[in-house]
Amino acid sequence: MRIGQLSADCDCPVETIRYYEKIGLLPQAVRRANGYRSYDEMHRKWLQFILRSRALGFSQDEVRQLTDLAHQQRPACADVYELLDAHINDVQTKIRELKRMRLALSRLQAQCHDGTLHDCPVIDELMG
Amino acid sequence: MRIGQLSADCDCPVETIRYYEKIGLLPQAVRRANGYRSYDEMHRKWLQFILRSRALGFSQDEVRQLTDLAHQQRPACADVYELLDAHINDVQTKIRELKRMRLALSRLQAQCHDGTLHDCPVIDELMG
DNA sequence: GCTAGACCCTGTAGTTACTACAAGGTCAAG
DNA sequence: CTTGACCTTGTAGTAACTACAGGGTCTAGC
Ligand SMILES: [Zn+2]
Ligand SMILES: [Zn+2]
Ligand SMILES: [Zn+2]
Ligand SMILES: [Zn+2]
Repeated sequence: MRIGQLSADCDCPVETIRYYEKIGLLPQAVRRANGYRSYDEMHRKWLQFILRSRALGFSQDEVRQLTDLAHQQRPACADVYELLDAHINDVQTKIRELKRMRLALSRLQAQCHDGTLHDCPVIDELMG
Repeated sequence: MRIGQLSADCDCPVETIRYYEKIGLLPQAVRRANGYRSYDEMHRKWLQFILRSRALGFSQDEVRQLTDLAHQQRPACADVYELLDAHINDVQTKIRELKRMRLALSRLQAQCHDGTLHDCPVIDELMG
């Protein structure tokens, strides 16, 4: 299949597919006589692997480690577990940070009293 | 004061200060005869305003809107409130997304059973 | 007087993970 | 034979900085 078909199948922009190939995440496509990229089921699987990993928030570097593991005939469970653990930690850290922000923002917003005040204290608060 | 002093005072890298000036977030520094930037209390206040806003997760564009409001002699409370509201929504959306990931990741990791399996099912799961 | 070191300047390139062209080649249908 | 959909490459843009390279300035010590 050509790149447009793969793009439609995986709901992934054509440019992104080319980009993944360029940075070496996706294996090189076979080229037809006219220069068009040609894909098979194997490529589709890899692309979906990448897309699923990205949807779970794995960074490109982490996805590369995952694909490296997946390329082995018998990926070590401990390695995968560790990778997951580290990334769950990444996600947890981000959640904590965002919750901290949300709390601070809510407190700030409460000073506004529904935006009905004539002199907003939030700006003063931010100026310190 | 010179840029190094401001940097130390606000715990903000020198490059970031120059960057904020370049993109017009921070008002231009006065230049001395030798070309060095010179700052006063007013600059320090603005920089802290920016840094506090960034720490609350406001984007550069949102910070620009905040500074625009702060520049007015009587910022409208409703405008500030609205800006806060929109950003709290941004943060909330990110939190939800990350929680979704965390749940999916935990489920995936549970299939590993402490990484003691000989054949890791996670890779298969990601391949689809 | 001279030099070492700390500080400052500009401008450019790198980061992450794409996205959006511009300028051109290929192919099937009408 | 031309229109339009598809494909190619390469470059530049996004957010929000960060890291130099290559230079100028100033102060302290010898
Ligand atoms: Zn496993
Ligand atoms: Zn991660
Ligand atoms: Zn208010
Ligand atoms: Zn926001």
